[in-house]
Amino acid sequence: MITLSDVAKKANVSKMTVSRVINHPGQVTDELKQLVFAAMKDLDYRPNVAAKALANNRSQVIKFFILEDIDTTEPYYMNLLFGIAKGLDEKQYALQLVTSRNYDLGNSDGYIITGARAKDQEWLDRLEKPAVVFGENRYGYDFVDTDNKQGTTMATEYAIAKNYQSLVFIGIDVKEAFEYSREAGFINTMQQHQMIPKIYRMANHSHLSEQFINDNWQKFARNTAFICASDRLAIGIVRGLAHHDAAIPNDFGVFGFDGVFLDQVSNPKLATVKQPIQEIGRLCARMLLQKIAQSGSPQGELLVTPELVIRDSMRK
Amino acid sequence: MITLSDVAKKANVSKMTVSRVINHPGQVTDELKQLVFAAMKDLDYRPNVAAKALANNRSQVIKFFILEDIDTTEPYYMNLLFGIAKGLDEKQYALQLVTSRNYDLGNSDGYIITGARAKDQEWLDRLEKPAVVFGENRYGYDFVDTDNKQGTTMATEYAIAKNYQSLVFIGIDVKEAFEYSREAGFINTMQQHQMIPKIYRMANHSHLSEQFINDNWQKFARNTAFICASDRLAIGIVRGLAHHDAAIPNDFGVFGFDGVFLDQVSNPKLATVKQPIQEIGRLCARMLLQKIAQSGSPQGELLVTPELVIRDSMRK
DNA sequence: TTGTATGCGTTATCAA
DNA sequence: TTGATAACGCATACAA
Repeated sequence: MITLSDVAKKANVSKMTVSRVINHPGQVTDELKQLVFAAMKDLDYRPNVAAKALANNRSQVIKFFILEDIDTTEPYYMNLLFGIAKGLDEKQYALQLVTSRNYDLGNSDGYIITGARAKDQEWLDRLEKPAVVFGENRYGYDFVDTDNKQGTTMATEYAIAKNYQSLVFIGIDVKEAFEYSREAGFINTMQQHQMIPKIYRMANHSHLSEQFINDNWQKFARNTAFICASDRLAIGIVRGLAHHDAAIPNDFGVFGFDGVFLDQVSNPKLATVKQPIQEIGRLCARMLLQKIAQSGSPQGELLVTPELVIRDSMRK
Repeated sequence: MITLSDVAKKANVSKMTVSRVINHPGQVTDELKQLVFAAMKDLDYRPNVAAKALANNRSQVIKFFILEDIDTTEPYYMNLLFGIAKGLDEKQYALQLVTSRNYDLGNSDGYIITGARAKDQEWLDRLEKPAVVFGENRYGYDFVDTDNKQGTTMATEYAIAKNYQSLVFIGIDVKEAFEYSREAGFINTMQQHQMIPKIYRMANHSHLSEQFINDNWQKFARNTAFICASDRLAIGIVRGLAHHDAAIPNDFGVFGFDGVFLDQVSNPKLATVKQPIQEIGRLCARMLLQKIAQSGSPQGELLVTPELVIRDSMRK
C-alpha cells in the first residue's frame, strides 16, 4: 500500500507537505506541488479512507433512511440510490441503507432521508448530525425534490394546448407538501385559462383509480384529460378507460407523474412528467456533503425541473 | 464519544481486555467479561469503525457492482440491495454502489457482483479481493441464487396438476446458467410425465412475447399453459392472449418467474415463481463477509428455494 | 512556506 | 489470562 510517507520520500518533502497539497493546496508553493503531484501519479497513490476518517473524527459514511414500507416501495428508489451513491463516491463516502427509525445513528457523518411524512417531524428534530431530506417539506428541513408544481403546470398546459376540453386531476389522498404542490400547479394553470379545476383524491393504488373510472364512467364526456399525481394512478385510469373501450388518446388523455419504470410498463405507454431521480440523488449527496463541510449550516431547498415525456396516452 | 479506554477505566481493566472481550471472548475469564459487558452497557459504548478499520488494515466497505445497464435494470435490484445492506450492517460494513467495470477497486474489502455475463469472466478473474456473485454461474465463482431449476420444476408440476394439456416454455434468449437451469426444470419435469416439452426463446421484453402470441395465435389450442422464464415475458403473453379474448386462466394459463413488482402490476395478476430476493441479498453479504474472514477461501454455491405464488393467471 | 511532534481509537505483539 | 507498547495512515498544532 502506498502511503503519504512513500509519496513524501519520492518527492523529497515531508509528509505534511503532501497532506497539504491534498487538503490545503493554497499553502504550498507551485514548485513543490508539481513534485508532489508527479510522485502521487508515479506511485498511483490512493489515500487511505479509514485513516483519514480516524484523524478527522469522521466515518466517511452517510446513512440513507427509507422511512416508507419497503414492500410498497416505488422502483424509483433504485435510481435515487444510484444517484446518491455516485454523489457520495465523488468524495470517497460510502453508504449505509437503513429502513427503520429506531436505528443506530452513530458511525456516520450525516443522513439522507426519504419517505418522511409529517409525523416524522419530531424524530427529524432530534437528529444530531447534518441531514438532507429527499422530498419537499414545509418544516424548514433542507431538501431536494422535483419542482412538483412546475411539473403539473407543464402537463396541464400541454393538455390544454392539445384541446382537451375538460381536465380532471387525480390526486393522492395524503396531506403532504409534494401533493399540495402538484395540485397547486394544476389549479393555478386552470384558473389562468379560466377553466374549472376538478380534483378527485384517492390512495396511490392503480386498482383504486381503475375502480374510480368504473364507478364514474358516465360523468366524463369525450375530450377529457386526466392529469394524475402518479404513474400508478394513471395506469389504473388507463385500465378503467380501456375497459369501457374508450379511445386513448383521441377521446381521453391520461398524464402520469414520475416517469420511472411504471410509465413504460403501461399499455398504451404513458405520457408522464419525468422526474430526474438520479440527478436528484446526486444533488442530495452533494448538498449533504457540503452541509457537513460547513459544519451543518442550512442549505435551503433545491427544486429540479422535470421533463415532459409525451407518449401514447396523450395527443401529440 | 465513548472509547475502549473509557470502558476499560469503568471496568477496572486494561483496554486490551475490553478489546479481547469483543474480538476474542474465549481468552477472557467469565468474571472479567461480566464486568466489561456491564461497563459497555452502562456507557453505551459504540466501537469506532474507522479506528477498527485502520488497525485491521481494512476499510469496512464492500463494493456492489451492477454490471447491467441501469435503465434496463429490474426493480428487484432494490430488494437485493436492501438484503445486502442488512447483511453488511450486522458486521458494521458500509456499501459502495458501482455501475462500471472500469472502477476503482481500492478502499474496499471485497465485492458483490451482479449482472455478470459470460464475457465478464476475464474481469472477474483479475479481481484481487474476495468476491461473491449474485446469480448462478458455472465457472466456479462463489455465488448465491434462487434454485432456478427447482422453481420451474414446481411451476411445471403445478400446471400439470391443474390439467393443462399442453405446456409451452417461453425462455429468455441468452446463454446463461440461470436460463439453462430454468429450462432444465421444465424439460425434466415434462419428460417425467411423458409430455413433449416445447420451448421458444426471445429477448426479455414484454412486447416481444406479446408479438409472439399475435404471430402464433393459431398454434395454441385451448388448455395450454405458458411457463415463462420471467414475469416480463409473462406480462406480454397475458397481453397477447387478452388481445385475442382468450379466457385466462380457464383456457390458457400463464406462469411468470421473479415475483418482484411486475407480477403485481400485471392485469390479471400473475401466478409466479417468487424469488426471495431480499434474503438472497442478505446471504450474499454473509457469504462475502465470511469469505473475507477466512482470507478468501472458497464458499461454493448457495441455492435458495423459491416460492410458488398462485394468482389469477393460473387455475386454482 | 515547510517540517516535527503528537494524537485519533483500535488491534497485534510480546512480556509478565 | 492479562497488560504495556507500538503501529495502522493521516491531520492538527506548533515550531522553524
